[in-house]
Amino acid sequence: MQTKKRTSVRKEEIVAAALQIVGERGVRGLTIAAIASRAEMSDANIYRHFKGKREILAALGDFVGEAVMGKAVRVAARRIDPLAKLAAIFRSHTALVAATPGLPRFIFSEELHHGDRQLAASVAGRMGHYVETLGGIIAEGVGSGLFRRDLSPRETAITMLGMIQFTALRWSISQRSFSLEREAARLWENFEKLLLESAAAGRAGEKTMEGA
Amino acid sequence: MQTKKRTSVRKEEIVAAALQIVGERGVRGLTIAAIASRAEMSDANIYRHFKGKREILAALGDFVGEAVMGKAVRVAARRIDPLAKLAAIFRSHTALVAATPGLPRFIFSEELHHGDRQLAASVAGRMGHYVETLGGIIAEGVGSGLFRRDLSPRETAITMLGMIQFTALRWSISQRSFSLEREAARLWENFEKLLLESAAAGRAGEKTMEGA
DNA sequence: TTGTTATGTAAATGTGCATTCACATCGGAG
DNA sequence: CTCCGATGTGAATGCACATTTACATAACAA
Repeated sequence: MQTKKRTSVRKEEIVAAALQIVGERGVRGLTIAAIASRAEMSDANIYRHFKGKREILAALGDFVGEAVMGKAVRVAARRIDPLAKLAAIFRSHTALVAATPGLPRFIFSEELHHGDRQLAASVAGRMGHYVETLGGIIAEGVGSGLFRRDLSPRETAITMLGMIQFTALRWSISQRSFSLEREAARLWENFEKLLLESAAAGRAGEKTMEGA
Repeated sequence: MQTKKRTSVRKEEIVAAALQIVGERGVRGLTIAAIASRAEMSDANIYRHFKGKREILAALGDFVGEAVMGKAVRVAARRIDPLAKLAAIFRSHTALVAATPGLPRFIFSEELHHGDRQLAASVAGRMGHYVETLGGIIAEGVGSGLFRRDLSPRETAITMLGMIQFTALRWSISQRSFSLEREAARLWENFEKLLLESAAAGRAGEKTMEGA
């Protein structure tokens, strides 16, 4: 009647199903029954592969943490200029959110941060690591003179991450009523300017948009 | 045995109790029983004053929306320079979050955005209004030449709001493990620089921090 | 083949929670 | 003072959900 699969396979199926459900029905809708139904197995079978719901949440946390951070760290190690690194990270983060709409909600959900101290700490740690990685890239840009000299790397990194997260949350909340890509493009274009010296200032503020 | 009070009074007590609970136990912990206990009344009595939980959530949404937006609009109308306006809004928003730790969680909670279409729309609308208000102030600063000429008002407003929200969420998630005020001060100091022309650029990049 | 283990399920169990019910009693209008 | 509507409560009620139980059966080694 049923096809049996190895538990490693089932775990992946369960995590994938859970991610879809969070995207569609939110973390509130992430019930064992919903996961089981989506992954085409019985509720009880979930417990053959995970000790309980908490363990599923932890697996989700690991998955998305690895997806976001892994990419950022790889980009940071490339031999391209800092602005290109930040742009790449921004783009890939945005793309990940677009592909996994449940992600922003999940990252900040109480289900994740309330029950499990260890899981909460792990996510917080990853977020701190992310900020450090971005901060490092920004410091690099400041040091090389590409970015404004007066930028504070850590605070600028937080500002950039806040811009991403806030937009992701707004998108999620609004039922994806706007184009995440378009909005992200606009935001990045503006943010990039903030990182660099003003073109106008280079010419000592003369002759820039006389009218307006 | 009990002192009876007018329903208008009870409504206020219930909203106040709910806000406290969200701050302490999150939106997940916001149960009718918890509210009733905190407001010192029976569970059933809650229903004398609110039709149901959804109506309580709506009242909370109105309350915090009014608190945040009301202040922002009043500040925007003052006769001070745009930078001072933004700083005042930033400070008051931060102070409100510090006084009402449940606020960031609540604003983005699924409980708020999932069940009730109308409530979700109302909150989204208020958020858009907030962005517009900030954007207006920034446009003012750009127009007067106080801010960088190349700022995009709306995108810069979203960036600023993202910075606030992300920090508020991190603070909430981390069990308030850092000083919100200190972090906010650092972020604002940096953001203010981003809005203005670089001091270094004014002098064409010469002689600024030779050592480093 | 046979036995063992991992994998699978339907049905029960128990809990937490929103909401309702049936029955008081306070406080003001007359 | 005397009602009556507004306010108050303990005890149901019912549902949604995580988890457990008791019982199959596929997969595979020997």
